[in-house]
Amino acid sequence: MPELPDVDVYKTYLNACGLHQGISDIEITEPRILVETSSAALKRYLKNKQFTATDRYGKHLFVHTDGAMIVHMHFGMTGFLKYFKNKNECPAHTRLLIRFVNDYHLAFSCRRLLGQVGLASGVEDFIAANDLGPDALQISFDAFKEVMQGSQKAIKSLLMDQTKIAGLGNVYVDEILFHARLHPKIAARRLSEEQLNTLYQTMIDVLRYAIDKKADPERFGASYLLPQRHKNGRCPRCKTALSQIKITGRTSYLCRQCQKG
DNA sequence: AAAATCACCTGTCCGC
DNA sequence: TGCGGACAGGTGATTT
Repeated sequence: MPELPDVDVYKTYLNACGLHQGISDIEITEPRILVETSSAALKRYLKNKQFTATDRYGKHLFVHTDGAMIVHMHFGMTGFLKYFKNKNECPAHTRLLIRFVNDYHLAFSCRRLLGQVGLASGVEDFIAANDLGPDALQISFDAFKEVMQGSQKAIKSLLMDQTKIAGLGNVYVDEILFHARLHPKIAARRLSEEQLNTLYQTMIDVLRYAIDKKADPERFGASYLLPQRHKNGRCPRCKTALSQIKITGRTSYLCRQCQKG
């Protein structure tokens, strides 16, 4: 799940439950999720510290502490956070478990081991080191336009390129292109000024809507594509059976009536 | 320069 | 019913 809206929901969740309380213990059950740190170093650093604030940038979550470093989290395709008291509530595939002084726990669960947790010196440093483009909810129209006009790539591939715009993934790009009525394979550079305007505004509207709905497809209205992302799915607008095509190896859902090439 | 392919992982679902 | 393969809302490296 974890694209920009999902990670934003995790951020709100962590803000509500995990800040300003002492960390008493850290259990790392799967060290393969660690990046730029080790089990021993992460434990040593976090023990007796507190989380103080969070930042989201693209699909990345940064958790500030009352020390010099920040914790970086990336959720891969299956990662999420859960805060709970009793160990029997601990989610499956918990890879890292933080215990607070109030005896509650925060689990980082990630079924496929594609998520990452690490220590970083600062958000800006991390963004630079990983060559992330502007956040999809922060980018200006002018910068967006420049990105789109500077590439021959198919718009879907370009919108998913985290070094150009950070935060969009397979599902939300499909959603955005559906509402903008654009075929995912159109070369980015061929979009008109009007199409760029529509695409930009649609991107922001869809992301905000998704965050408002807690990134939960079951809360999405009937005009959204996401709940139709399955075999037999139909276009919310014209009811045509949705098409599935592969773009950059990812399954893309679109309506061939509404999204013309 | 852009697209395709593979690799990293594991759980689920689909089709013989 | 059972089993193998395809596939899954991500990303990076390598090849075409």
